[in-house]
Amino acid sequence: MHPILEGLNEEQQKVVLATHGPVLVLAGAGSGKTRALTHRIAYLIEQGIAHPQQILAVTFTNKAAAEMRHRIEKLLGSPANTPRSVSTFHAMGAKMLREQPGAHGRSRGFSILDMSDSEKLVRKALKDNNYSLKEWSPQAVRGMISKIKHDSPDIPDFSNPQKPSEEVLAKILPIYERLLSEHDAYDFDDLLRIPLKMLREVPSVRAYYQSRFKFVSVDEYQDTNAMQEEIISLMLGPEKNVCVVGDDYQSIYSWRGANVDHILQFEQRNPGCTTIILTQNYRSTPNILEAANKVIEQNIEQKHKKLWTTRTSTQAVQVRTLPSDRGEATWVCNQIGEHVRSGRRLKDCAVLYRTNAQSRLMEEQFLTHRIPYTIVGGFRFYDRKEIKDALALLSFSLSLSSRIHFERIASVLLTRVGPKTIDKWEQGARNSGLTLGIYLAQETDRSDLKKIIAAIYRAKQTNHERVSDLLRALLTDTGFMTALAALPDGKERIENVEELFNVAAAYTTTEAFLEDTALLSDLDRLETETDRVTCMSLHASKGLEFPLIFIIGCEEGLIPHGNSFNSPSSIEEERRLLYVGMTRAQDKLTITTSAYRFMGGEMTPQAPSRFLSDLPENVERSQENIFNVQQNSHTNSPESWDDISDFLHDEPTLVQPMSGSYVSHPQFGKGVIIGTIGEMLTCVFEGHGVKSVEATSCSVSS
DNA sequence: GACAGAAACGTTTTT
DNA sequence: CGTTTCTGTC
Ligand SMILES: Nc1ncnc2c1ncn2[C@@H]1O[C@H](COP(=O)(O)OP(=O)(O)OP(=O)(O)O)[C@@H](O)[C@H]1O
Repeated sequence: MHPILEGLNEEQQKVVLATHGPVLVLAGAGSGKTRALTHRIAYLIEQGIAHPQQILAVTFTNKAAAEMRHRIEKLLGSPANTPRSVSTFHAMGAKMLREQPGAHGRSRGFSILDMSDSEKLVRKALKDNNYSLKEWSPQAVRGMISKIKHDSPDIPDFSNPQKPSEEVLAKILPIYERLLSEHDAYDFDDLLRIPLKMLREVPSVRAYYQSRFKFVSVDEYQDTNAMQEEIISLMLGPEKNVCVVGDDYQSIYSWRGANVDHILQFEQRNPGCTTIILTQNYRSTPNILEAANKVIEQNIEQKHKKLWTTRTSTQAVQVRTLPSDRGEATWVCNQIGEHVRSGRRLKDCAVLYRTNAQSRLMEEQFLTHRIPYTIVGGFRFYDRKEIKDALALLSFSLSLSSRIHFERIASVLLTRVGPKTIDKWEQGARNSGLTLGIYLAQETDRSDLKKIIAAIYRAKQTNHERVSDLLRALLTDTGFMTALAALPDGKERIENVEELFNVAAAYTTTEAFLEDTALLSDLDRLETETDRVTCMSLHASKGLEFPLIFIIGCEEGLIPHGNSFNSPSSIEEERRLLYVGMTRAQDKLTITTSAYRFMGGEMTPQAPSRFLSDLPENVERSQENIFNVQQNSHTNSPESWDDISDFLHDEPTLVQPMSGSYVSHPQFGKGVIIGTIGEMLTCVFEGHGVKSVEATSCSVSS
């Protein structure tokens, strides 16, 4: 047998060997879809069927992309033959836009605005047009704009508004787009929208990508939206070598425009399609599989698939009802303590929840129980104020014109300068036909501003080998570091900026560095090597696996979420969400509900989730002093808790690979760790960008 | 324009 | 209840 086919079952081997034409892999959770796809790509290259440059592979997260690239490299044993184009749709879009300047309305060095930056532009557009920010919250309007922009590549003009909201959009949307253009920037949605427009409207661009990518694959295809589907179809040449992989049970992003029909109708839309169904689950115990299946089988609009396993563990799925939300968090801590005492590691445990707000109580209890933990999601490292300010300075040094970046700089480094003053300067710049930076360099007589501009010019003229050198020079010379140090929590902020230097050390171009800081999510920085409990939303858990899973807050109103009550299809999506969470568990699944939950200022009685009544008979149900609600205040010393620190595996004395550490790799040279998975490190290497490498293959220093 | 103290407000999910 | 946004003063 071919070595790449080893470790695959018969059906998975079919996925690998069906090299040409459209291929659909539809299969339930943990059936080895991603593994089959990875081996398929390695096989195509190893057999010489495809050149590495002809491979395009799209994944759902940057982390999944890095992991897939690493696995392919390991299978091939050759970094040189590892395909470069393994990325998310958004990262791919950004790359296309940089490759095709001139085919769209921005420069090669355009910047990417994250949600909070684009919300700032919306706020400005609303304010300048005298809309009440109370009535039209920038956040909500940004949401509406985003919805419109991921619906279609062409923005409707709302010339005939039907609703008040459309009236606002008719006014605001063109202004928002103009502001984006003035900033030489794209928002997240544009990273899909503009590449699609190019593929649709510019024949030479379409021809280029069609001849370049001869073998295309997409993981998690059930969560693609209409634009993503069209981008893929326009990239395919007449031979249509495309492999899509997914599970309609796990379609959980319809609120973001994803449409499960793309996978369900793939067969009809692609005549001659080879369809492969994987049915063996390699992840979970029979009890977990049965429970998950009982939950999902209640959905009407699914293509039902049953999974089987050869695992024999009889460990029961547990459902526990607790008196209060805080009691729930405490109980989970105690359970984790039990597991650790019986030999499990903290990193084997994950706590999943429907809303990020639920992480707060877990965090509080982990702290009082002295259990190391990490919370994934919500706030990104790159969203911290000091980091955004530092990046704004770097970004402005490139463009010398971007107003939102200048505003940030001004708020940190200049006193008595707010929107009014900047308006004035911007107007002055416009009148003299100069960019803001050049205008200020010539006109200002403020010494603080002169100092900043001079520092920027000096930094630009010096030849910095690494982005970190440039960034450090900028932040030091402008007085940014001094200003940070003067803040009450200055020490911590300086530490964060130091970590930013570490990451920047791996880049040689500022544009590439800024692009990654915009595109990398919190999840992409997840470390699974340090011994900590991981907490995240059910959405964020898609594609991951842990031996021990706790799903907390399984109550009506949370899952299914209150906002989904009025729509049967939303309820079905909530059910799929629970299915996704349950199927992350390898060995033991524990579900908790709380009888009372602190909401809106008072303890509110909660009903258990309707989904729990579909669980099979063999789940272990228990509850504990449900009426013992009064004890819901926070204390710093948990009662009857034996500290587990003796059981925690202290990390070895040699340097522990962790985020921010420097690595040195035989192939890629010097780099910095941004995350770890098992024995693998996700690193950024000088001149090579984000890569996954084995911890044993490189040396680590702090 | 900056800051501190007061009021409102709130609970989806994220590339 | 805890966090974010607003308001009034300097
Ligand atoms: N043929 C196989 N033999 C042994 N283990 C396998 C096999 N195929 C996959 N696995 C293991 O099963 C687990 C799930 O695989 P994978 O992540 O590829 O599944 P998936 O179908 O993509 O899952 P999900 O849809 O839940 O994300 C992994 O731990 C993987 O290593």
